[in-house]
Amino acid sequence: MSVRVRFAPSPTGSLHIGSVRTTLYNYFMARQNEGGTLILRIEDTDQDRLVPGAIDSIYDGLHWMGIRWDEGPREGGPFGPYVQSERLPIYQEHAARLVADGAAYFCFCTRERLTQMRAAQQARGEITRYDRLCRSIPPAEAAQRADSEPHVVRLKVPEDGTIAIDDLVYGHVEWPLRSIEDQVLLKSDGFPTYQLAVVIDDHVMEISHVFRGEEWLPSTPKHLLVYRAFGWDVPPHAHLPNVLGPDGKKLAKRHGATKVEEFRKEGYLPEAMTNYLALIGWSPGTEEEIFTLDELVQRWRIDHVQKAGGKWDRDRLNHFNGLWIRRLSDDELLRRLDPFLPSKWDRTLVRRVAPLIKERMQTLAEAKEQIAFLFTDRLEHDRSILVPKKREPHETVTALSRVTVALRFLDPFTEERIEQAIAAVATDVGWSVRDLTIAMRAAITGRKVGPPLYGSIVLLGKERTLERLEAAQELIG
RNA sequence: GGCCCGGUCGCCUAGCGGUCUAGGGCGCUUCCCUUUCAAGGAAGAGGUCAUGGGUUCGAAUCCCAUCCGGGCUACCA
Repeated sequence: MSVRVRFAPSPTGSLHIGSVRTTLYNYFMARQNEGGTLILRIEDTDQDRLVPGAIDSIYDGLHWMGIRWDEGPREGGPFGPYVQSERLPIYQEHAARLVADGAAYFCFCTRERLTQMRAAQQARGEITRYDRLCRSIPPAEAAQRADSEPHVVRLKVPEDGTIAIDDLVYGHVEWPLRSIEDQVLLKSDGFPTYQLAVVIDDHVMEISHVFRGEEWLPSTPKHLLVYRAFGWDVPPHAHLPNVLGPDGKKLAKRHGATKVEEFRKEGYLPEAMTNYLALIGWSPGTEEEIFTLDELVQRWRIDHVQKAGGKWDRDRLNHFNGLWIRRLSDDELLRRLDPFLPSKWDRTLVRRVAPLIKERMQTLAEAKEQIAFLFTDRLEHDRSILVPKKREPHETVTALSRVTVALRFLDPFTEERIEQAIAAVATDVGWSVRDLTIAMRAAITGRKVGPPLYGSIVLLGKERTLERLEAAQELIG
């Protein structure tokens, strides 16, 4: 049997990092198996929580990551439609079949009664769960009332016994049936609940493996019961440990950025996101940890997936991002940098500085301020950094003026010659090269740190370099 | 409260009964390189493997209990 896996987000917001990680694992599974198929299914059965644009966000984010799938709302496929709200008749027919078989029943309890019931149960210190009132209504009577009264369909859960699954990552997990209530399968608005829809869709779409977040493990017995009610085989399940915030709780908005879109805008590379994310909850079992998407497809194995949740670590992400930036070719770096730089900046010049800052960035967004001095005619000097520590203003002016003179008649104006000139001036005025370059950097770039000085001077050009050195002298003096 | 899951350096993790005096990476510290900052190289601090009992010749690895953390407990997904 061929591998068919799916990722099934709810369009309730923009693409979350956690669901990307789940998607990644499904992607690995699909691609590492000959003829494997990856399916996108939109689970929009809760009409109240729909967020416009969410589907676009899913497509944009995943495509940016380099993830492609085979069947989905926009790609089509033999098992469509792939949006649950367009599959209502399928769920309704199946629910009706369960009622006809006596595996499920109509429930007419109002929300008011349900809340009262729960309050009463709570007051008595009991477990809050549906009291199965409507379960005893004779089927014929129930069917008749269903024609005119608002109702839901509930599953008849056996009173006793246990139900279990052998999860691919958590192993054997077992639940007592009395801890499970007669769950709602079909809501009064005719929409299925998640519990009904997943099971039907996974079966009907011939999903071979269910990989989903750990938070679904507790509701797995409910799904198992639905499979059983239909008489269907249960495909292998794997629950994936969650991505956690620093406090150990599921990663959420209050922990900072959680959406793919945000990381993209902050200048993270999809390569880094993929590499880093794949390593939360999985490891190759060796000491390697730098992987491309394709390498991950080759290496990833479900049996190396961790049980415990993993915390999101920005420092580690930054490390991977810097690493992947350094691996970019100069041309590619230029291409990635483009959206982060003002369009009026001369790309030829950008192309020449980019290599100088390649190993000085953890995110693409950091490039701009590091090279901004090259793209302005009027530099804002920071007076406080112009004079190196332990040096006097007057001697700094002297040093800078000597450098100015030395550079003015330098020809050719190359890095090598500049270096020689600076070394000579340093010896001359009795300064270390270090101090001299500190003063020069402040004078020329207006900053304390930046790309290598000599290269920067060449790129800036003799004229602008001299202007800035002179301006700095005036400012100090 | 009930049900379920988890627990190896601050963080991501290796480890599947002996090779563990617990390995790697991030972060941190120090040094080297050096025109700043990085990058790179080297070294180091950091773990009584949550705790307590077993089982075993031998346990981070198996079992039990406890503690702590998390998830679920909706006509949400």
